[in-house]
Amino acid sequence: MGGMKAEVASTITAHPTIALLQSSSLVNVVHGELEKMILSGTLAPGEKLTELTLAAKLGVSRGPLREAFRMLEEAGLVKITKNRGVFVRDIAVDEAIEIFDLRAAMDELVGRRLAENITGPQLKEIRGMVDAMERTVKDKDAYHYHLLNLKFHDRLVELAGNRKLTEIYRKLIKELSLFRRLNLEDGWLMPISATEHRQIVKAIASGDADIAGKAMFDHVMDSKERTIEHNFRRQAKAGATTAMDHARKLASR
Amino acid sequence: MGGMKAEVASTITAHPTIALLQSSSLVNVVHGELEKMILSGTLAPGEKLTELTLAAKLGVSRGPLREAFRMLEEAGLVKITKNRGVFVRDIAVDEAIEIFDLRAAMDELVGRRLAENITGPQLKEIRGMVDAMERTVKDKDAYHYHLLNLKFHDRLVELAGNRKLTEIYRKLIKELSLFRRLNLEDGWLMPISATEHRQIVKAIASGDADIAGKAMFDHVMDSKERTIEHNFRRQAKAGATTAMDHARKLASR
DNA sequence: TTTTTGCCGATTGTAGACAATTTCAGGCAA
DNA sequence: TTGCCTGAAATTGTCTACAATCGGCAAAAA
Repeated sequence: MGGMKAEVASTITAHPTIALLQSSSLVNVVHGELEKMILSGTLAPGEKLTELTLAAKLGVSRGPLREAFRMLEEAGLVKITKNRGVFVRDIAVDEAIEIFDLRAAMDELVGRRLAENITGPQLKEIRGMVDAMERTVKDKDAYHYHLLNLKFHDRLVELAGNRKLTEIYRKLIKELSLFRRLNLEDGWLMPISATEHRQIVKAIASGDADIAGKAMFDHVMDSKERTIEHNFRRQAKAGATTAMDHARKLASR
Repeated sequence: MGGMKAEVASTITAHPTIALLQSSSLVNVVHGELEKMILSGTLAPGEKLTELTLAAKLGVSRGPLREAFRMLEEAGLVKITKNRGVFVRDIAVDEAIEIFDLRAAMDELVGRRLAENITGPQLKEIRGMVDAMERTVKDKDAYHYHLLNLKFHDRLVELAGNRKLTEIYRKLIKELSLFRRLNLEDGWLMPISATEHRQIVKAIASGDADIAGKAMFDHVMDSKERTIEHNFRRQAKAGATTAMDHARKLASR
Protein backbone atom coordinates (compact mmCIF):
# COMPACT_ATOMS: atom_id res chain seq x y z
CA MET A 1 0.00 0.00 0.00
CA GLY A 2 3.00 2.31 0.35
CA GLY A 3 4.33 1.89 -3.18
CA MET A 4 1.89 3.85 -5.30
CA LYS A 5 2.28 7.37 -3.97
CA ALA A 6 5.48 8.09 -5.88
CA GLU A 7 3.72 8.22 -9.23
CA VAL A 8 1.04 10.47 -7.88
CA ALA A 9 3.56 12.83 -6.38
CA SER A 10 5.54 13.08 -9.60
CA THR A 11 2.49 14.12 -11.57
CA ILE A 12 3.16 17.67 -12.74
CA THR A 13 -0.36 18.56 -13.65
CA ALA A 14 -3.29 16.93 -11.96
CA HIS A 15 -6.40 15.88 -13.80
CA PRO A 16 -7.67 18.82 -15.83
CA THR A 17 -10.77 19.09 -13.73
CA ILE A 18 -8.67 19.23 -10.57
CA ALA A 19 -6.29 21.79 -12.02
CA LEU A 20 -9.32 23.87 -12.90
CA LEU A 21 -10.59 23.86 -9.36
CA GLN A 22 -7.18 24.74 -8.05
CA SER A 23 -6.88 27.83 -10.17
CA SER A 24 -10.43 29.07 -10.11
CA SER A 25 -11.85 30.78 -7.11
CA LEU A 26 -15.25 32.35 -7.13
CA VAL A 27 -13.60 35.65 -7.97
CA ASN A 28 -12.06 34.21 -11.13
CA VAL A 29 -15.28 32.55 -12.22
CA VAL A 30 -17.33 35.66 -11.60
CA HIS A 31 -14.75 37.81 -13.37
CA GLY A 32 -14.81 35.54 -16.41
CA GLU A 33 -18.56 35.37 -16.43
CA LEU A 34 -18.99 39.13 -16.23
CA GLU A 35 -16.39 39.68 -18.90
CA LYS A 36 -18.21 37.32 -21.22
CA MET A 37 -21.49 39.07 -20.57
CA ILE A 38 -19.96 42.48 -21.18
CA LEU A 39 -18.12 41.51 -24.34
CA SER A 40 -21.14 39.74 -25.75
CA GLY A 41 -23.33 42.74 -25.06
CA THR A 42 -25.57 40.93 -22.60
CA LEU A 43 -24.52 43.70 -20.27
CA ALA A 44 -24.69 46.80 -22.42
CA PRO A 45 -22.44 49.89 -22.16
CA GLY A 46 -23.81 52.32 -19.62
CA GLU A 47 -25.78 49.64 -17.82
CA LYS A 48 -25.69 49.65 -14.05
CA LEU A 49 -24.43 46.55 -12.33
CA THR A 50 -26.16 46.28 -8.97
CA GLU A 51 -24.26 44.17 -6.49
CA LEU A 52 -27.12 42.41 -4.80
CA THR A 53 -28.90 41.61 -8.03
CA LEU A 54 -25.84 40.23 -9.78
CA ALA A 55 -24.70 38.36 -6.70
CA ALA A 56 -28.06 36.62 -6.52
CA LYS A 57 -28.04 35.86 -10.23
CA LEU A 58 -24.56 34.36 -10.08
CA GLY A 59 -25.15 32.60 -6.80
CA VAL A 60 -22.34 34.23 -4.86
CA SER A 61 -22.07 36.83 -2.16
CA ARG A 62 -21.06 40.41 -2.66
CA GLY A 63 -17.43 39.92 -1.62
CA PRO A 64 -16.12 37.99 -4.61
CA LEU A 65 -18.33 40.05 -6.89
CA ARG A 66 -16.77 43.29 -5.72
CA GLU A 67 -13.28 41.87 -6.21
CA ALA A 68 -14.23 40.92 -9.75
CA PHE A 69 -15.53 44.45 -10.27
CA ARG A 70 -12.14 45.87 -9.30
CA MET A 71 -10.44 43.64 -11.84
CA LEU A 72 -12.85 44.67 -14.56
CA GLU A 73 -12.34 48.32 -13.65
CA GLU A 74 -8.58 47.98 -13.98
CA ALA A 75 -9.13 46.28 -17.32
CA GLY A 76 -11.21 49.22 -18.46
CA LEU A 77 -14.45 47.31 -18.91
CA VAL A 78 -16.43 48.94 -16.12
CA LYS A 79 -16.35 52.21 -14.25
CA ILE A 80 -16.77 52.35 -10.50
CA THR A 81 -18.11 55.50 -8.90
CA LYS A 82 -17.97 55.70 -5.15
CA ASN A 83 -21.31 55.31 -3.44
CA ARG A 84 -23.03 55.24 -6.82
CA GLY A 85 -22.18 51.87 -8.21
CA VAL A 86 -20.59 50.01 -11.10
CA PHE A 87 -21.40 50.71 -14.74
CA VAL A 88 -20.41 49.02 -17.96
CA ARG A 89 -18.02 51.42 -19.61
CA ASP A 90 -18.88 53.25 -22.76
CA ILE A 91 -16.07 53.97 -25.20
CA ALA A 92 -16.36 57.35 -26.88
CA VAL A 93 -15.30 57.95 -30.46
CA ASP A 94 -12.15 59.81 -29.57
CA GLU A 95 -11.05 57.07 -27.23
CA ALA A 96 -11.67 54.48 -29.92
CA ILE A 97 -9.50 56.51 -32.27
CA GLU A 98 -6.75 56.56 -29.70
CA ILE A 99 -6.94 52.81 -29.31
CA PHE A 100 -6.76 52.29 -33.05
CA ASP A 101 -3.71 54.53 -33.32
CA LEU A 102 -2.01 52.67 -30.52
CA ARG A 103 -2.94 49.33 -32.01
CA ALA A 104 -1.49 50.41 -35.33
CA ALA A 105 1.87 51.07 -33.72
CA MET A 106 1.75 47.74 -31.95
CA ASP A 107 0.75 45.84 -35.06
CA GLU A 108 3.54 47.49 -36.97
CA LEU A 109 5.90 45.93 -34.46
CA VAL A 110 4.11 42.63 -34.97
CA GLY A 111 4.58 42.81 -38.73
CA ARG A 112 8.27 43.59 -38.38
CA ARG A 113 8.84 40.75 -35.97
CA LEU A 114 6.95 38.24 -38.05
CA ALA A 115 8.79 39.19 -41.22
CA GLU A 116 12.04 38.48 -39.41
CA ASN A 117 11.16 35.38 -37.45
CA ILE A 118 8.16 33.54 -38.80
CA THR A 119 8.61 29.83 -39.56
CA GLY A 120 7.29 27.83 -42.47
CA PRO A 121 4.54 26.02 -40.59
CA GLN A 122 3.40 29.28 -39.00
CA LEU A 123 3.21 30.92 -42.41
CA LYS A 124 1.15 28.01 -43.63
CA GLU A 125 -1.14 28.35 -40.65
CA ILE A 126 -1.97 32.01 -41.19
CA ARG A 127 -2.39 31.41 -44.92
CA GLY A 128 -5.00 28.85 -43.98
CA MET A 129 -6.77 31.43 -41.85
CA VAL A 130 -6.86 33.90 -44.73
CA ASP A 131 -8.26 31.17 -46.96
CA ALA A 132 -10.97 30.46 -44.43
CA MET A 133 -11.84 34.14 -44.26
CA GLU A 134 -12.16 34.38 -48.01
CA ARG A 135 -14.55 31.48 -47.98
CA THR A 136 -16.77 33.33 -45.49
CA VAL A 137 -16.66 36.35 -47.77
CA LYS A 138 -17.94 34.24 -50.66
CA ASP A 139 -20.68 32.89 -48.40
CA LYS A 140 -21.47 36.40 -47.18
CA ASP A 141 -21.14 34.99 -43.68
CA ALA A 142 -20.33 38.19 -41.81
CA TYR A 143 -20.50 36.58 -38.38
CA HIS A 144 -17.87 33.95 -38.98
CA TYR A 145 -15.77 36.42 -40.92
CA HIS A 146 -15.78 38.63 -37.86
CA LEU A 147 -14.69 35.78 -35.61
CA LEU A 148 -11.97 34.66 -38.00
CA ASN A 149 -10.74 38.21 -38.36
CA LEU A 150 -10.35 38.55 -34.60
CA LYS A 151 -8.62 35.18 -34.45
CA PHE A 152 -6.30 36.04 -37.35
CA HIS A 153 -5.01 39.22 -35.78
CA ASP A 154 -4.80 37.67 -32.35
CA ARG A 155 -2.75 34.83 -33.74
CA LEU A 156 -0.40 37.20 -35.55
CA VAL A 157 0.26 39.09 -32.35
CA GLU A 158 0.80 35.85 -30.51
CA LEU A 159 3.27 34.62 -33.11
CA ALA A 160 5.28 37.81 -32.73
CA GLY A 161 6.48 36.24 -29.51
CA ASN A 162 6.15 39.20 -27.14
CA ARG A 163 3.85 38.15 -24.30
CA LYS A 164 3.49 41.64 -22.90
CA LEU A 165 2.50 42.88 -26.33
CA THR A 166 -0.06 40.09 -26.64
CA GLU A 167 -1.48 40.85 -23.23
CA ILE A 168 -1.98 44.53 -23.96
CA TYR A 169 -3.24 43.91 -27.46
CA ARG A 170 -6.00 41.69 -26.09
CA LYS A 171 -6.89 44.24 -23.48
CA LEU A 172 -7.27 46.87 -26.16
CA ILE A 173 -9.41 44.62 -28.33
CA LYS A 174 -11.74 43.99 -25.43
CA GLU A 175 -12.09 47.68 -24.76
CA LEU A 176 -12.73 48.34 -28.42
CA SER A 177 -15.56 45.85 -28.43
CA LEU A 178 -17.35 48.26 -26.12
CA PHE A 179 -17.23 50.83 -28.88
CA ARG A 180 -18.45 49.02 -31.88
CA ARG A 181 -21.76 47.47 -31.23
CA LEU A 182 -21.69 47.03 -34.97
CA ASN A 183 -20.14 43.58 -34.94
CA LEU A 184 -22.44 42.07 -37.51
CA GLU A 185 -23.15 45.23 -39.40
CA ASP A 186 -19.73 45.65 -40.90
CA GLY A 187 -20.21 43.01 -43.53
CA TRP A 188 -19.96 45.59 -46.27
CA LEU A 189 -16.24 46.01 -45.74
CA MET A 190 -15.38 42.33 -45.74
CA PRO A 191 -13.89 42.14 -49.27
CA ILE A 192 -11.55 45.08 -48.71
CA SER A 193 -10.36 43.77 -45.39
CA ALA A 194 -9.88 40.30 -46.84
CA THR A 195 -7.70 41.63 -49.65
CA GLU A 196 -5.54 43.48 -47.17
CA HIS A 197 -5.06 40.31 -45.20
CA ARG A 198 -3.57 38.63 -48.26
CA GLN A 199 -1.20 41.54 -48.67
CA ILE A 200 -0.17 41.32 -45.05
CA VAL A 201 0.69 37.64 -45.33
CA LYS A 202 2.56 38.29 -48.54
CA ALA A 203 4.54 41.09 -46.93
CA ILE A 204 5.41 38.92 -43.96
CA ALA A 205 6.46 36.07 -46.20
CA SER A 206 8.74 38.43 -48.13
CA GLY A 207 10.86 38.82 -45.00
CA ASP A 208 11.07 42.59 -45.38
CA ALA A 209 10.41 44.08 -41.96
CA ASP A 210 9.67 47.57 -43.25
CA ILE A 211 7.11 46.38 -45.76
CA ALA A 212 5.43 43.96 -43.37
CA GLY A 213 5.29 46.57 -40.64
CA LYS A 214 3.78 49.11 -42.99
CA ALA A 215 1.22 46.59 -44.27
CA MET A 216 0.04 45.91 -40.73
CA PHE A 217 0.06 49.58 -39.78
CA ASP A 218 -1.91 50.63 -42.83
CA HIS A 219 -4.40 47.83 -42.37
CA VAL A 220 -5.23 48.93 -38.85
CA MET A 221 -5.45 52.56 -39.84
CA ASP A 222 -7.76 51.67 -42.72
CA SER A 223 -9.81 49.62 -40.32
CA LYS A 224 -9.98 52.64 -38.05
CA GLU A 225 -11.18 54.89 -40.86
CA ARG A 226 -13.84 52.41 -41.89
CA THR A 227 -15.04 51.85 -38.34
CA ILE A 228 -15.21 55.53 -37.48
CA GLU A 229 -16.88 56.34 -40.76
CA HIS A 230 -19.36 53.57 -40.19
CA ASN A 231 -20.02 54.77 -36.70
CA PHE A 232 -20.57 58.30 -37.88
CA ARG A 233 -23.10 57.11 -40.45
CA ARG A 234 -24.96 55.23 -37.77
CA GLN A 235 -25.11 58.30 -35.59
CA ALA A 236 -26.21 60.43 -38.53
CA LYS A 237 -29.15 58.12 -38.99
CA ALA A 238 -29.92 58.55 -35.33
CA GLY A 239 -29.98 62.29 -35.83
CA ALA A 240 -26.89 63.41 -33.98
CA THR A 241 -25.48 66.04 -36.27
CA THR A 242 -22.99 67.69 -33.97
CA ALA A 243 -21.39 64.43 -32.94
CA MET A 244 -20.99 63.54 -36.59
CA ASP A 245 -18.89 66.58 -37.43
CA HIS A 246 -16.80 65.95 -34.38
CA ALA A 247 -16.20 62.35 -35.34
CA ARG A 248 -15.22 63.22 -38.87
CA LYS A 249 -12.84 65.87 -37.68
CA LEU A 250 -11.15 63.46 -35.32
CA ALA A 251 -11.01 60.74 -37.94
CA SER A 252 -9.25 62.98 -40.42
CA ARG A 253 -6.08 63.19 -38.37
CA MET B 1 -32.80 83.81 -0.39
CA GLY B 2 -34.56 82.08 -3.24
CA GLY B 3 -32.25 83.42 -5.93
CA MET B 4 -29.03 81.58 -5.20
CA LYS B 5 -29.93 78.03 -6.12
CA ALA B 6 -28.98 78.41 -9.78
CA GLU B 7 -25.33 79.09 -9.01
CA VAL B 8 -25.15 76.27 -6.50
CA ALA B 9 -26.69 73.82 -8.91
CA SER B 10 -24.30 74.79 -11.69
CA THR B 11 -21.28 74.19 -9.48
CA ILE B 12 -19.45 71.32 -11.14
CA THR B 13 -16.81 70.60 -8.52
CA ALA B 14 -17.23 71.05 -4.80
CA HIS B 15 -14.46 72.14 -2.47
CA PRO B 16 -11.30 70.18 -3.20
CA THR B 17 -11.31 68.50 0.18
CA ILE B 18 -14.88 67.34 -0.35
CA ALA B 19 -14.16 66.16 -3.86
CA LEU B 20 -11.29 64.18 -2.45
CA LEU B 21 -13.48 62.39 0.04
CA GLN B 22 -16.05 61.72 -2.60
CA SER B 23 -13.61 60.00 -4.89
CA SER B 24 -11.46 58.11 -2.43
CA SER B 25 -12.73 55.06 -0.69
CA LEU B 26 -10.58 52.88 1.52
CA VAL B 27 -9.93 50.69 -1.50
CA ASN B 28 -8.45 53.59 -3.44
CA VAL B 29 -6.32 54.75 -0.56
CA VAL B 30 -5.03 51.26 0.16
CA HIS B 31 -4.34 50.68 -3.51
CA GLY B 32 -2.34 53.88 -3.78
CA GLU B 33 -0.46 53.16 -0.59
CA LEU B 34 0.48 49.65 -1.64
CA GLU B 35 1.52 50.85 -5.08
CA LYS B 36 3.81 53.44 -3.53
CA MET B 37 5.34 50.84 -1.24
CA ILE B 38 5.91 48.43 -4.10
CA LEU B 39 7.36 50.98 -6.48
CA SER B 40 9.65 52.39 -3.82
CA GLY B 41 10.90 48.94 -2.90
CA THR B 42 9.54 49.01 0.61
CA LEU B 43 7.74 45.88 -0.46
CA ALA B 44 10.35 43.96 -2.38
CA PRO B 45 9.75 41.68 -5.39
CA GLY B 46 8.88 38.17 -4.24
CA GLU B 47 7.73 39.36 -0.83
CA LYS B 48 4.57 37.87 0.55
CA LEU B 49 1.76 40.20 1.41
CA THR B 50 -0.20 38.68 4.28
CA GLU B 51 -3.72 40.02 4.51
CA LEU B 52 -4.10 40.20 8.26
CA THR B 53 -0.70 41.80 8.78
CA LEU B 54 -1.15 44.45 6.11
CA ALA B 55 -4.73 45.13 7.13
CA ALA B 56 -3.59 45.80 10.68
CA LYS B 57 -0.70 47.97 9.51
CA LEU B 58 -2.95 50.06 7.28
CA GLY B 59 -5.79 50.12 9.76
CA VAL B 60 -8.45 48.62 7.52
CA SER B 61 -10.27 45.33 7.32
CA ARG B 62 -9.47 42.58 4.84
CA GLY B 63 -12.27 43.45 2.44
CA PRO B 64 -10.90 46.70 0.99
CA LEU B 65 -7.41 45.24 1.10
CA ARG B 66 -8.41 42.27 -1.03
CA GLU B 67 -10.07 44.56 -3.55
CA ALA B 68 -6.89 46.61 -3.77
CA PHE B 69 -4.96 43.37 -4.30
CA ARG B 70 -7.13 42.54 -7.29
CA MET B 71 -6.42 45.94 -8.81
CA LEU B 72 -2.69 45.53 -8.29
CA GLU B 73 -2.83 42.07 -9.80
CA GLU B 74 -4.54 43.38 -12.91
CA ALA B 75 -1.89 46.10 -13.09
CA GLY B 76 0.82 43.46 -12.99
CA LEU B 77 2.38 44.57 -9.72
CA VAL B 78 1.44 41.52 -7.63
CA LYS B 79 0.63 37.92 -8.30
CA ILE B 80 -2.26 36.19 -6.54
CA THR B 81 -2.15 32.44 -6.11
CA LYS B 82 -5.30 30.80 -4.85
CA ASN B 83 -5.10 29.64 -1.26
CA ARG B 84 -1.46 30.65 -1.13
CA GLY B 85 -1.53 34.39 -1.02
CA VAL B 86 -0.37 37.56 -2.69
CA PHE B 87 3.23 38.22 -3.71
CA VAL B 88 5.01 41.24 -5.11
CA ARG B 89 5.77 40.34 -8.68
CA ASP B 90 9.27 39.78 -9.91
CA ILE B 91 10.06 40.77 -13.48
CA ALA B 92 12.42 38.38 -15.21
CA VAL B 93 15.00 39.52 -17.74
CA ASP B 94 13.07 38.23 -20.74
CA GLU B 95 9.94 40.03 -19.64
CA ALA B 96 11.90 43.24 -19.16
CA ILE B 97 13.20 42.87 -22.69
CA GLU B 98 9.68 42.44 -23.98
CA ILE B 99 8.57 45.57 -22.18
CA PHE B 100 11.47 47.57 -23.62
CA ASP B 101 10.65 46.38 -27.14
CA LEU B 102 7.04 47.32 -26.69
CA ARG B 103 7.96 50.66 -25.19
CA ALA B 104 10.21 51.36 -28.13
CA ALA B 105 7.32 50.91 -30.54
CA MET B 106 5.14 53.16 -28.43
CA ASP B 107 7.78 55.82 -28.09
CA GLU B 108 8.33 55.78 -31.81
CA LEU B 109 4.67 56.70 -32.15
CA VAL B 110 5.23 59.42 -29.56
CA GLY B 111 8.13 60.86 -31.52
CA ARG B 112 6.14 60.90 -34.74
CA ARG B 113 3.19 62.61 -33.13
CA LEU B 114 5.31 65.21 -31.41
CA ALA B 115 7.19 66.05 -34.59
CA GLU B 116 3.86 66.72 -36.25
CA ASN B 117 1.96 68.50 -33.53
CA ILE B 118 4.20 69.98 -30.87
CA THR B 119 3.74 73.67 -30.08
CA GLY B 120 6.36 76.30 -29.38
CA PRO B 121 5.79 76.51 -25.63
CA GLN B 122 5.81 72.74 -25.34
CA LEU B 123 9.11 72.57 -27.19
CA LYS B 124 10.49 75.13 -24.84
CA GLU B 125 9.28 73.13 -21.89
CA ILE B 126 11.02 69.91 -22.86
CA ARG B 127 14.18 71.81 -23.79
CA GLY B 128 14.13 73.10 -20.24
CA MET B 129 13.88 69.57 -18.95
CA VAL B 130 16.88 68.49 -20.99
CA ASP B 131 18.82 71.46 -19.66
CA ALA B 132 17.95 70.47 -16.12
CA MET B 133 19.11 66.94 -16.80
CA GLU B 134 22.43 68.12 -18.13
CA ARG B 135 22.96 70.12 -14.98
CA THR B 136 22.46 66.99 -12.89
CA VAL B 137 25.00 65.22 -15.10
CA LYS B 138 27.55 67.92 -14.36
CA ASP B 139 26.76 67.60 -10.67
CA LYS B 140 26.96 63.81 -10.90
CA ASP B 141 23.57 63.75 -9.22
CA ALA B 142 22.33 60.36 -10.39
CA TYR B 143 19.23 60.42 -8.24
CA HIS B 144 17.78 63.61 -9.62
CA TYR B 145 18.87 62.65 -13.09
CA HIS B 146 16.86 59.49 -12.72
CA LEU B 147 13.77 61.40 -11.61
CA LEU B 148 14.09 63.96 -14.38
CA ASN B 149 14.58 61.23 -16.92
CA LEU B 150 11.35 59.56 -15.87
CA LYS B 151 9.56 62.88 -15.91
CA PHE B 152 10.98 63.80 -19.32
CA HIS B 153 9.75 60.65 -21.02
CA ASP B 154 6.45 60.72 -19.22
CA ARG B 155 5.89 64.28 -20.34
CA LEU B 156 6.75 63.44 -23.94
CA VAL B 157 4.20 60.64 -23.95
CA GLU B 158 1.65 62.92 -22.39
CA LEU B 159 2.25 65.62 -24.99
CA ALA B 160 1.67 63.10 -27.75
CA GLY B 161 -1.99 63.50 -26.87
CA ASN B 162 -3.09 59.87 -26.78
CA ARG B 163 -4.52 59.14 -23.36
CA LYS B 164 -4.67 55.41 -23.87
CA LEU B 165 -1.05 55.42 -24.90
CA THR B 166 -0.15 57.41 -21.81
CA GLU B 167 -2.07 55.06 -19.58
CA ILE B 168 -0.35 51.96 -20.89
CA TYR B 169 3.05 53.61 -21.00
CA ARG B 170 2.80 54.40 -17.30
CA LYS B 171 1.67 50.89 -16.53
CA LEU B 172 4.72 49.52 -18.33
CA ILE B 173 7.08 51.86 -16.51
CA LYS B 174 5.69 50.72 -13.19
CA GLU B 175 6.14 47.09 -14.08
CA LEU B 176 9.64 47.78 -15.29
CA SER B 177 10.56 49.29 -11.95
CA LEU B 178 10.09 45.80 -10.50
CA PHE B 179 12.98 44.64 -12.64
CA ARG B 180 15.94 44.69 -10.28
CA ARG B 181 16.64 47.72 -8.20
CA LEU B 182 19.07 49.36 -10.57
CA ASN B 183 17.48 52.78 -10.28
CA LEU B 184 20.35 54.62 -8.71
CA GLU B 185 23.14 52.49 -10.03
CA ASP B 186 22.87 53.54 -13.63
CA GLY B 187 24.75 56.75 -13.18
CA TRP B 188 27.49 55.59 -15.47
CA LEU B 189 25.25 55.92 -18.51
CA MET B 190 24.03 59.41 -17.72
CA PRO B 191 26.16 61.30 -20.25
CA ILE B 192 25.21 59.02 -23.12
CA SER B 193 21.55 59.16 -22.26
CA ALA B 194 21.68 62.92 -21.87
CA THR B 195 23.21 63.35 -25.31
CA GLU B 196 20.46 61.22 -26.83
CA HIS B 197 17.86 63.41 -25.19
CA ARG B 198 19.24 66.45 -26.98
CA GLN B 199 19.04 64.57 -30.24
CA ILE B 200 15.46 63.58 -29.54
CA VAL B 201 14.38 67.15 -28.93
CA LYS B 202 16.24 68.29 -32.01
CA ALA B 203 14.54 65.62 -34.12
CA ILE B 204 11.14 66.58 -32.78
CA ALA B 205 11.80 70.24 -33.44
CA SER B 206 12.76 69.45 -37.03
CA GLY B 207 9.20 68.35 -37.66
CA ASP B 208 10.28 65.21 -39.48
CA ALA B 209 8.13 62.36 -38.12
CA ASP B 210 10.38 59.60 -39.43
CA ILE B 211 13.51 61.04 -37.84
CA ALA B 212 11.82 61.86 -34.55
CA GLY B 213 10.24 58.43 -34.36
CA LYS B 214 13.55 56.76 -35.06
CA ALA B 215 15.33 58.89 -32.46
CA MET B 216 12.86 57.84 -29.81
CA PHE B 217 12.91 54.21 -30.87
CA ASP B 218 16.69 54.02 -30.90
CA HIS B 219 16.94 55.74 -27.55
CA VAL B 220 14.70 53.18 -25.88
CA MET B 221 16.47 50.28 -27.53
CA ASP B 222 19.83 51.66 -26.43
CA SER B 223 18.45 52.07 -22.96
CA LYS B 224 17.34 48.46 -23.09
CA GLU B 225 20.79 47.26 -24.13
CA ARG B 226 22.46 49.24 -21.38
CA THR B 227 20.02 48.09 -18.73
CA ILE B 228 20.25 44.42 -19.67
CA GLU B 229 24.02 44.62 -19.92
CA HIS B 230 24.17 46.31 -16.57
CA ASN B 231 21.97 43.64 -15.08
CA PHE B 232 24.30 40.91 -16.31
CA ARG B 233 27.30 42.58 -14.77
CA ARG B 234 25.50 42.92 -11.48
CA GLN B 235 24.60 39.27 -11.43
CA ALA B 236 28.16 38.32 -12.26
CA LYS B 237 29.47 40.28 -9.31
CA ALA B 238 26.57 39.37 -7.09
CA GLY B 239 28.47 36.77 -5.08
CA ALA B 240 31.21 39.02 -3.76
CA THR B 241 29.66 42.44 -3.35
CA THR B 242 26.23 43.52 -2.29
CA ALA B 243 24.22 45.88 -4.43
CA MET B 244 25.06 48.71 -2.08
CA ASP B 245 28.78 48.21 -2.39
CA HIS B 246 28.44 47.97 -6.09
CA ALA B 247 26.54 51.21 -6.32
CA ARG B 248 29.07 53.02 -4.15
CA LYS B 249 31.89 51.73 -6.25
CA LEU B 250 30.30 52.94 -9.43
CA ALA B 251 29.44 56.31 -7.95
CA SER B 252 32.96 56.95 -6.71
CA ARG B 253 34.55 56.63 -10.12
C1' DT C 1 -47.90 76.28 -8.73
C1' DT C 2 -42.86 76.23 -7.41
C1' DT C 3 -39.34 75.38 -4.33
C1' DT C 4 -37.43 73.48 -0.34
C1' DT C 5 -36.85 70.45 3.37
C1' DG C 6 -36.89 66.24 5.77
C1' DC C 7 -37.65 61.48 5.71
C1' DC C 8 -37.45 56.65 3.91
C1' DG C 9 -36.05 52.91 1.03
C1' DA C 10 -32.38 51.13 -1.67
C1' DT C 11 -27.58 50.45 -2.42
C1' DT C 12 -22.87 50.63 -1.43
C1' DG C 13 -18.76 50.68 2.11
C1' DT C 14 -16.69 48.32 5.72
C1' DA C 15 -16.06 45.10 9.36
C1' DG C 16 -16.17 40.79 11.51
C1' DA C 17 -17.36 35.68 11.73
C1' DC C 18 -17.07 31.21 10.01
C1' DA C 19 -15.42 27.55 6.67
C1' DA C 20 -11.81 25.58 3.87
C1' DT C 21 -7.15 25.07 2.73
C1' DT C 22 -2.29 25.22 3.26
C1' DT C 23 1.83 24.97 5.95
C1' DC C 24 4.83 23.19 9.16
C1' DA C 25 6.46 20.79 13.16
C1' DG C 26 6.88 16.52 15.36
C1' DG C 27 6.66 11.70 15.64
C1' DC C 28 6.76 7.18 13.68
C1' DA C 29 8.06 3.54 10.69
C1' DA C 30 10.97 1.79 6.90
C1' DT D 1 18.67 9.27 7.72
C1' DT D 2 14.51 9.38 4.70
C1' DG D 3 9.84 9.49 3.80
C1' DC D 4 5.34 10.01 5.25
C1' DC D 5 1.58 10.55 8.17
C1' DT D 6 -0.93 13.52 11.50
C1' DG D 7 -2.71 17.39 13.68
C1' DA D 8 -2.48 22.05 15.15
C1' DA D 9 -1.58 26.82 13.78
C1' DA D 10 -1.77 30.15 10.38
C1' DT D 11 -3.81 31.99 6.32
C1' DT D 12 -7.02 32.52 2.79
C1' DG D 13 -11.99 32.05 0.78
C1' DT D 14 -16.58 33.21 1.46
C1' DC D 15 -20.62 34.85 3.68
C1' DT D 16 -23.47 37.72 6.67
C1' DA D 17 -24.33 41.84 9.41
C1' DC D 18 -24.06 46.53 10.27
C1' DA D 19 -22.93 51.47 9.07
C1' DA D 20 -22.78 55.21 5.72
C1' DT D 21 -24.48 57.35 1.74
C1' DC D 22 -27.47 58.43 -2.08
C1' DG D 23 -31.86 59.22 -4.69
C1' DG D 24 -36.47 60.06 -4.73
C1' DC D 25 -40.87 61.28 -2.78
C1' DA D 26 -44.02 63.71 -0.07
C1' DA D 27 -45.19 67.35 2.88
C1' DA D 28 -44.43 72.08 4.08
C1' DA D 29 -43.17 76.75 2.93
C1' DA D 30 -42.90 80.61 -0.41
